[in-house]
Amino acid sequence: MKARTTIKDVAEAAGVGVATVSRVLSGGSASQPTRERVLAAAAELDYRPSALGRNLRQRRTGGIGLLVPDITDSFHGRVADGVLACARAAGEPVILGATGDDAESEAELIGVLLEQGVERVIAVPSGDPEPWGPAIRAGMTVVFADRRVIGRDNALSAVPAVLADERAGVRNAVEYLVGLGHRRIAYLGGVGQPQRAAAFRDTLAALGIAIDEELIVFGRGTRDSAYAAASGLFQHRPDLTGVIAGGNVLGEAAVLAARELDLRVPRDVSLIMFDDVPWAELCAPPLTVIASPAQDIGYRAAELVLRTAGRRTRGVRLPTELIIRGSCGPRR
Amino acid sequence: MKARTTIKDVAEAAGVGVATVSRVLSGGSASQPTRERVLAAAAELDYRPSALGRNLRQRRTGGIGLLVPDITDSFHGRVADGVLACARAAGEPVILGATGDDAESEAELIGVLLEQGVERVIAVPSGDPEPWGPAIRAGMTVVFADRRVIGRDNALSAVPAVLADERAGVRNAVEYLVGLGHRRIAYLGGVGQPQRAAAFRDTLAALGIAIDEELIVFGRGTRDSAYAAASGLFQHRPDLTGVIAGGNVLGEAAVLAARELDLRVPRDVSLIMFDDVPWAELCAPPLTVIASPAQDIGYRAAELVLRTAGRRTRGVRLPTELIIRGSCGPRR
DNA sequence: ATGAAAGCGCTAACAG
DNA sequence: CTGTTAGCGCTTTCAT
Repeated sequence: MKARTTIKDVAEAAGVGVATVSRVLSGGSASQPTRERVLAAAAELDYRPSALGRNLRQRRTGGIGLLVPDITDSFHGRVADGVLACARAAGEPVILGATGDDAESEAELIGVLLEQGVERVIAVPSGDPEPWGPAIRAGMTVVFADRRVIGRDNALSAVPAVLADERAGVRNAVEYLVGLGHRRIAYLGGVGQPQRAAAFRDTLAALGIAIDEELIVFGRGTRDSAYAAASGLFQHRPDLTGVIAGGNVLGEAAVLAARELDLRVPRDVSLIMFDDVPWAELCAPPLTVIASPAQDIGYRAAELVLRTAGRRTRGVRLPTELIIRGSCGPRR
Repeated sequence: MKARTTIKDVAEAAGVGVATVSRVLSGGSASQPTRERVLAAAAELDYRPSALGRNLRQRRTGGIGLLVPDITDSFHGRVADGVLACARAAGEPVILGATGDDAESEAELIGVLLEQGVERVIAVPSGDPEPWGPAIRAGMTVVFADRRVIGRDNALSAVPAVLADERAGVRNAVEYLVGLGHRRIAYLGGVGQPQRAAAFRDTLAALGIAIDEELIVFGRGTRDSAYAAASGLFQHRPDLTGVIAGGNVLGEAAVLAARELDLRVPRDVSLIMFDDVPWAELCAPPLTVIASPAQDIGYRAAELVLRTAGRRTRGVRLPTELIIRGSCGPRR
């Protein structure tokens, strides 16, 4: 790195003290002529105040940490995009980390953020409460996005979360399927979202349909694991007629596995997937989906983490929408 | 932010001077008993050295800046993933920014990085040389990924780049299409990748096929713009029989536009798309693609930007692969 | 082997 | 209105 232009250089060039430069640049009081000289000198030297110096002095680092399970997943990409949009408007840098839905990585990444002095974090958490202890204890302002962490520690319950109304999403999907005559409906979920599975069970119960635990299976986040889960499901239970996939990677796996086993969608099996990714429309048949406002979730989470300076806030719940396309049909 | 445990606290607790703590923690020399006391105190207090203090003192900020056009695009998501993987192994935080392929945003984001004292940047550049002047001048180590910036400034030409061999990719695709009998082949590109269009022209020329400029169109990165370009192309030139889309968003647009206009793939039009996204296989028909190693590109770029401490390096060129699936057929 | 002290670039008191 | 000064947390001479 080339020798940086410092505030001292500007002060000298403008023939004033450093404090004056600092004041002028942060909108403090200064006489018109001084202000002009300082501004001119700063422009001349192409001066940029060092965030390092400022942050150290103010004992607070700007910057937002963003932890997602997998930035490759288009849902998380959209969440990230929302966060970036909001952070950018606020001029805050965003430090990104991918946890792989693994508590240990998550803890490690939180450690990195702590070292960097980052005091605001947005996370799509892995679900394990463990990693968040240190963060809370250090006084970080954290906001969860899309998922929540449940733990006995009630500091965790106080963490605000921006969530999609997945219960309603699941309910709508199940009711839709049931309306089409389906009874043997499977849920293919990710380990990170137990609440969706819970909502699935509840809806079934409310509808008076027996819950068949064998029809509720989980993948571990990776494409391979999702495929294995989907394939296993179809093979063990050829009697199922409907599937709800709890995320786009799982949906993808379901489509692939069904195709591999020569199951026709929607003739042999009806499929609904969480998350309206662009390709849902390109799929054959186009996939009926439960759309979550991924980008909004990110944006709102960023708003929350920026506005909430210390004091506690309530979370936000955003609506989902069942977008009916061509992947569901009447039970045969 | 809660009052941080500082090196001073540790020093006091261990009954030594701060310098000693610093030494012990960075592996300097110290007597065995002292070392133990310090380590114990640090662990006891859950001490984490502040990157802020360290960086300020050492006048160098760790951390890697990562600028991509659109983190929502799965290609860039994979590039980012590669960067994260490498950065994480090095313990470096990654600051992410989305430029929207816009030179002005790019410049602004570079400014933010500069303020943060980030001295290493990986970018999938918008293509405009303008924003990079300040970065180079400030002595940033920059590495381009997937794209290069061409400008009269030869400082820019010295910036190493990790690229896919898109020329070979385009050539293989065109030759494949020509082998199937196609002659009126269109190229649907993104503004950020003029080199792909150039490669397209060159290949046509080498094959003795006249270049029809009307068949070479560009989208501006957004889905809407890509769709408009694709739709316009199909409508103005119903005589074309093959299309090469220069990226996954463009490919998506092509599929959608073709469907909208009742063009069958591959009966009416053969389609090849850059970038082997997961959904290419789910599409009907499955898409033939030119696969670029997105994740590798990111990883290698990160390696480069970390290893290259100041001195110049050569770039890297990674192979592409034509993956033949079902979206191309013989000319009718 | 270890401690004291000098800053890195900046802002916030405090004087003038 | 403006300059001087004291640190923020850390590493790094320089003595001891």
